[in-house]
Amino acid sequence: MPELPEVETTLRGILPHVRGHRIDAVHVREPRLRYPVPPDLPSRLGGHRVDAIRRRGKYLLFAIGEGNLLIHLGMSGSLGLIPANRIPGKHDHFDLVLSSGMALRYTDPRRFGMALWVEGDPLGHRLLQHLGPEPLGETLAVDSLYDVSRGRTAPVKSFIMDSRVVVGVGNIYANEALFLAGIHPLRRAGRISRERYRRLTAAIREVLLGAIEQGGTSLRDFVGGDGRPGYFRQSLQVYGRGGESCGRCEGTLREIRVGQRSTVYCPRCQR
DNA sequence: ACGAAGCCCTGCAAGC
DNA sequence: TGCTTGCAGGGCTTCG
Repeated sequence: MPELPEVETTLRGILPHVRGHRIDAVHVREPRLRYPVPPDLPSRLGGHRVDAIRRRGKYLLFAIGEGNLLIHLGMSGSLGLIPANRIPGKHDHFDLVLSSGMALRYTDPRRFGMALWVEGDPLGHRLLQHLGPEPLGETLAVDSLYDVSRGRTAPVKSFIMDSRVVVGVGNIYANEALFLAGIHPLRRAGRISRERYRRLTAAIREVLLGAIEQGGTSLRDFVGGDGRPGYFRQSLQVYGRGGESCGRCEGTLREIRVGQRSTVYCPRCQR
């Protein structure tokens, strides 16, 4: 389940091997992703150079000629750099064959991901134009979450997972950030103080940055490997640990469903 | 405008 | 052992 740290790690891993390289061919073996891979993708990309790659939320934006290739990894997608002649597996849905002899290979068993071609400004695309601020860097203002949350009755966990509020906070890190900030996942978003939101904002940054740092240690996996960084379970405080003891108090972690998502928290530490 | 539910898909675990 | 069933999950989409 790629969350923002995995997407960022993917970006950093592939960047030096893809940016500036020419795409010699595009092989699409399975176009049935979340949206169909455009049939004309090979002709659009072939012969062009990848000028830049950046990230917006969990989308990767490949600037190529007059447009952008938009890739989202969904929940089981990954990108790997492999020798271009490697035999594709069952879930290896498309390759960008580079002039270097390597290929950028997209793998996605559940096919929840997507690869789209967007002419012109990609940030204006329907899927990107309503995205909220990035949680890292300066674009998430200190009081942004507090300001936007006023009047909201949804659980705070659902609130911070809403990509219009802030991008890149998936289920795992929503759980972790709420634990770190000591906030109960079911608390109504509009009933949390400014001070506690500042703490939550810092917690979101902390868990995401920490995961990105750990991801950096597995960058070697991107070249010739399967391109999948680990999930760092050992560093997770609550996610996947329902029934285990809290690492901070004598309590037991509880698992519930919030907005159809598995949610783990400490009833004693989180209020 | 907001909140909740539905849907896409397949690997995996659990149950028989 | 092999089959069936249920679940997980990002996030767009639809419904209320």
